[in-house]
Amino acid sequence: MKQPLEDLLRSTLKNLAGELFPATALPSGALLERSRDPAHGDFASHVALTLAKSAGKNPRALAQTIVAALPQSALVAKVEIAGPGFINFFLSASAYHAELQRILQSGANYGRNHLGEGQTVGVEFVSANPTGPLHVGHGRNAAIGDCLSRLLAAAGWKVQREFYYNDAGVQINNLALSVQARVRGLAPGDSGWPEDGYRGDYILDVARAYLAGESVTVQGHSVSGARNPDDLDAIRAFAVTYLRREQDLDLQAFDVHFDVYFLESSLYTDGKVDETVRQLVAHGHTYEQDGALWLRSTDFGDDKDRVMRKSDGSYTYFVPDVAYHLCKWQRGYHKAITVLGSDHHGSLARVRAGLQALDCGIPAGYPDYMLYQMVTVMRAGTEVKISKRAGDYVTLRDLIDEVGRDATRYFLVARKGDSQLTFDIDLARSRSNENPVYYIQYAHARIASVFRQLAEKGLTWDADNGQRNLARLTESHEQALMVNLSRFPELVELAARNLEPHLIAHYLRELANDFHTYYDAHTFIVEDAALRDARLTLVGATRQVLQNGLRLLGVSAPESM
RNA sequence: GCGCCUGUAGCUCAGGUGGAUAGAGCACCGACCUUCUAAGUCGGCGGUCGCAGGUUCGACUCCUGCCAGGCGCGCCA
Repeated sequence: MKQPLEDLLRSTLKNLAGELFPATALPSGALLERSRDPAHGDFASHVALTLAKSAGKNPRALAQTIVAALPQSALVAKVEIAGPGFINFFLSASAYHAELQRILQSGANYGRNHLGEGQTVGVEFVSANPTGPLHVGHGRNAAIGDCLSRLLAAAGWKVQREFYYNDAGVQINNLALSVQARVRGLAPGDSGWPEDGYRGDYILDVARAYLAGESVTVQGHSVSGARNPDDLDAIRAFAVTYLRREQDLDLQAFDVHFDVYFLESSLYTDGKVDETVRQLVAHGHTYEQDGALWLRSTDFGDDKDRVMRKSDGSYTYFVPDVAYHLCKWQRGYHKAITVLGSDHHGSLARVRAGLQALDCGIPAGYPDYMLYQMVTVMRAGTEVKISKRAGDYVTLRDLIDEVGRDATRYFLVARKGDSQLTFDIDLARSRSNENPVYYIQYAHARIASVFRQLAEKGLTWDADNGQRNLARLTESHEQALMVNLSRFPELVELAARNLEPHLIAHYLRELANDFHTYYDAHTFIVEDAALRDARLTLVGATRQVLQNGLRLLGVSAPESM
């Protein structure tokens, strides 16, 4: 709804450019914004204020000229100039009626756009080390990554969800030693227990399964416990597979699924790490010092040079990271997004620097990152500590079991990534009006109930009749609802463009509020068939948008509660 | 010390790339179920947008400097 109006205004301004103001002064960004105050119409433009100086006219006079040049449009009922030079657009009732029709005709597709133009974007998220169950922080990552993927898909991208397993590093060795210690009957604190070993009880579970010769399968890959306490390689392979399966089950419970599982170890076996190092050396961006090989990453915006190959001959972690991102690029992900906890913020610059140093045409900002801050968990007013090695922490599975998948997803995605998140278990559990998830779902359930009541009364909704009688929707509640429904596509676009899934969560809260207000103020199933069908058309459109929005969050839209 | 992020109502948070009188929810006070689910609605209370400067027609938004908190600054990942 906004776009056609924006186009109208822009083309008008282009016609005026050159005479009134230099064409270069025309802002490339948005010309319109939603008015806050209904008295200011539906959309407002401050373009006259922006252009006043370069036009050498006062803003109100400039606004006059612009308004006079605007062509007639069925969308617009009235245009006013207000305040210092705002141009306020009042949309026609028929514009909103057409939008309701669009919602019902588009159905699940309403709100989609073509920003991505069908190009591929790789969204990497979770990427937890297979060294233990997923905790709440991974949950935030999973909720953001999945919601982002849904948003980008809605914005016309071809999305590949990808999980990167760090299955080749020091932590994995630590895991293997911890399991081996448990296999030998040691407990944390005993002499012989590995330093910095993983202390959680789940390590004992892995050890027992290994000794019992259990067979575990994940993503088509099977390993059986070899029972031999001395075979560290066998223990490592078993432990990794076992814990990958555990994580996989957690993610399934969260309704998060991936298209690609990428193993760090494959970068070594396929020679991609060596190849990456060769290229970096060949392009002259490396040097040897103190027995180590360094990348001159300061040439590419990093704040210090980084060791690539340690003096013991092994690579530092960021080398496979660079190889991995090169691989993403080569696989055709010309846009890539990594969802990452901001505690890893420091690694961005060196990965990007490494990619630039390859001189292979990867653009400077590659890849994009969506960073999020830490999660703390509160229960009964006190903080629950999250420490994997101490073994005392809230797993994602615990949360899902305790508060439900819908509430968990909503709470983890409803906050801006920039700010720290406190997950209040008691609030998320509560089935009360404090809980926004239920508030939104309740709106949907109420609508479903309305249509059930309709059937029970032996009536049906004549959508065509409703469409013909939308002029009957004159109540302020109906106006407000129509306005907010029409905002949905703008929100999807904005959230996808800025990688801000929380906008959808907040929008749905507002939309649900508009509906509940309307529901309490007016009866939908009335005698007058024309009015009844018109109201049901509005309510049906609301149901559709609630469904579409909840789907973007991966939260269910129940028929009854 | 340096880098990134945060600071908005008592609490939890929004605030579409500088716009008109700063918004929700919870909490608190007071109303509303013979009516499509009260998991709801309506009203009231509540603010020097961390502080101080600057940029301009105009700043919660941009710049600088402080204050407070979080994260990061390894030949760890």
